[in-house]
Amino acid sequence: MSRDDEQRKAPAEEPQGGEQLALIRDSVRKAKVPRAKPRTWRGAALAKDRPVAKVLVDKGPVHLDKLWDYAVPAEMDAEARPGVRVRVRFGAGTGRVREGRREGGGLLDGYIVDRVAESDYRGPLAAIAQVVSPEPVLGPGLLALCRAVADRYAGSLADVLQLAMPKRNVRAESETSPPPLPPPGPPEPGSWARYPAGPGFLEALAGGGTPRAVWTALPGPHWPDEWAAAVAATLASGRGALIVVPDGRTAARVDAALTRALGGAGRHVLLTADLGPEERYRRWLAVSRGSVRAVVGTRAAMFAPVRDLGLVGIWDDGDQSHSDDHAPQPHARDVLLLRAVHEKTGFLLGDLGRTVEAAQLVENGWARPLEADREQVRAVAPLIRTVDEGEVARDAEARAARLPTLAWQTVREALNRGPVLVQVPRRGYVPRLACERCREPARCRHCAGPLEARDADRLACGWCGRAETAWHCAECGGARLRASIVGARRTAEELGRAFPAVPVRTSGRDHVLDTVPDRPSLVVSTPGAEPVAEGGYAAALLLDGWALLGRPDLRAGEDALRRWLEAAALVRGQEDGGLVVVTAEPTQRPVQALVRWDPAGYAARELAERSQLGFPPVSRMAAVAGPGEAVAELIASAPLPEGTETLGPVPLPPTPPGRPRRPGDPPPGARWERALLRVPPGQGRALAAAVKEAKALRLARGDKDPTVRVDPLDIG
DNA sequence: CAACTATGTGAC
DNA sequence: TCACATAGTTGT
Repeated sequence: MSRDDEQRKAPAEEPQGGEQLALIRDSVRKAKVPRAKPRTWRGAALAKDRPVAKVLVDKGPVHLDKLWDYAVPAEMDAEARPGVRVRVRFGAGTGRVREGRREGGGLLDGYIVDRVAESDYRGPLAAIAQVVSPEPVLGPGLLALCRAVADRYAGSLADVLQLAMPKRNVRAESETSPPPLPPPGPPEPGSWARYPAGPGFLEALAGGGTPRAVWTALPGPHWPDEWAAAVAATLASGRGALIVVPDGRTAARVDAALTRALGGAGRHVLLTADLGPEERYRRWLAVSRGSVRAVVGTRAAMFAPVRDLGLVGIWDDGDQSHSDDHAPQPHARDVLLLRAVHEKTGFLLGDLGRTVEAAQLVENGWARPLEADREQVRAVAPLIRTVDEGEVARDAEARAARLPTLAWQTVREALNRGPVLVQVPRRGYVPRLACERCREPARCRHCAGPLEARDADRLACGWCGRAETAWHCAECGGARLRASIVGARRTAEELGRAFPAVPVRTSGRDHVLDTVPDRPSLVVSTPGAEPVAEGGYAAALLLDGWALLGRPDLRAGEDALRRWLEAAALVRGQEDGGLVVVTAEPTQRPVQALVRWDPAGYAARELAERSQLGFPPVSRMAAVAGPGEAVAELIASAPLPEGTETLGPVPLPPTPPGRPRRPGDPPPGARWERALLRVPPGQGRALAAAVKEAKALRLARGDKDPTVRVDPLDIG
């Protein structure tokens, strides 16, 4: 078959008009085209006005992080507006047809970013194959945000778009969104009046200002309503608001508060993953179209294209779920920080505690602390008591329930007044079992991974999964491990026997209870799954504090305090008899911070210490993981900023079986190493840029490894 | 020096 | 990613 024959066949095989492009690719080769105006296909009519579309190709190799010019056929002129989804042919041999089949150069998804009159590209332009839908989903603001996130995290724009853009759904898109409601009036300060700067913050928002605050929320049930008031104030100024919370349960609580505050459901939407793709897209479109101006949602909502944003907010920024599992693993706090700066909005970071990152925002003056007076705190916080973890109860009943005397007495007394919360760390939450005698961590004899308690008395390696039946300490020869954690279920059983007259409920990973009634009951929960008690818990026990504090993680202390505060905040104030008993070493700083209910002080000290030691977030880091050679090459080729330190590389443990692989985890069977790059304060952007450049260079050669993680969380 | 494989580059 | 060009390598 001659080439001419092949070409003649092409249009018949491909119904899409755009395929005529195949005709010119062979006849007009790039090399033969002298410098000239952009040319396109032969004969076919192009859009009269601005016939060149700048297209962002969404999938495919990452170094395609640039815009490509495509011709806009006349018949697509009206629909091919900036922001719409398109399909384009891409790749060498585009559109060439042999034996009736297209060869190479598949159809790729993309977005039109802009329409221009001329192209810089000297060759013939291919035409847009198809406008997928006329809905402009990727506006300039969202695109700029995605770019900023990609840069900040040394990731590709395509990866970020994957996180930011919802999947298209035809039915949702074909519907019209309801017309926007007029802005509400400014809200009353309500419980914000408990914070000296609270009413002023609301007024600033309502008046069109952009206040920035780190808010240490008072314990108790009011914070969802306080979020709602902040949103209402922003709406009152004619602007939009976006609040990101860690999980669907919290989102539902804030959503309910918004419905109360805004007098109905028409002014805001809840955006969470469990809505399902269709409903999610429907709501996302309502936001994108400007029909709704206020959003509360989980992580992915951080990209929601709220029109004329006036406030971004995040609740509980220390929660791990704010950090995305997908490359480049952006953290909601930082994405919202970028939005606050780029879109010139107000910013509110709310938390019962305070992360070191939040403390840094306060310390460098970017945000103001929004806190209640000590007096106010004392009034609403429960009384906190510590009991030594080593204490063995004297009475037999307490011993049977494995409770220290004070804990036992507290439960018995409080059960007369209402529900009692018992927080038990998740089993397997402690990666580090240790020798009872010398505290040396118990390690696997095969791979040196940490041993974990699988059952009451079965041990297994957390890395390779091999069972250990006869452990003894490599240091001192001891054969006993420090008490392992008793899981929530077993604790519930034991407490049920000890208090037979009282119902015992559990809330944990699989069964998370939302609320419990205001009646005497025992509620055993793992951290983060605590149900809300309608009238507040009469008391709480925070058991096995050593387990939370003993994790081999830079954030162990901060995280333990966070989880304790979260549980303790559900307990009635001490004026109403609320009491919390925590079993932990009372000299430890997080424990003292809990007793004094002073998360801000704790975070400030922690920040100072990390600053001194050159730890994040003051110094910034990037983790580079991959095969040893690849790691070394990437680091060598990166134009790293002055003062960069390379820590490691060290061998990376295999991905624990059972856990889904995340970026940065070695593939099964592979031996990977990880190096940490550390830069002095102020060099974070330069570090990300350098690593991104080196990565792009390797990627152009087809090397996928290594993976890069900016601001790694899991540095021991 | 043809036939084959490794390496590199451009894609609109 | 993937086709294609080109440089480099082998074999007779």
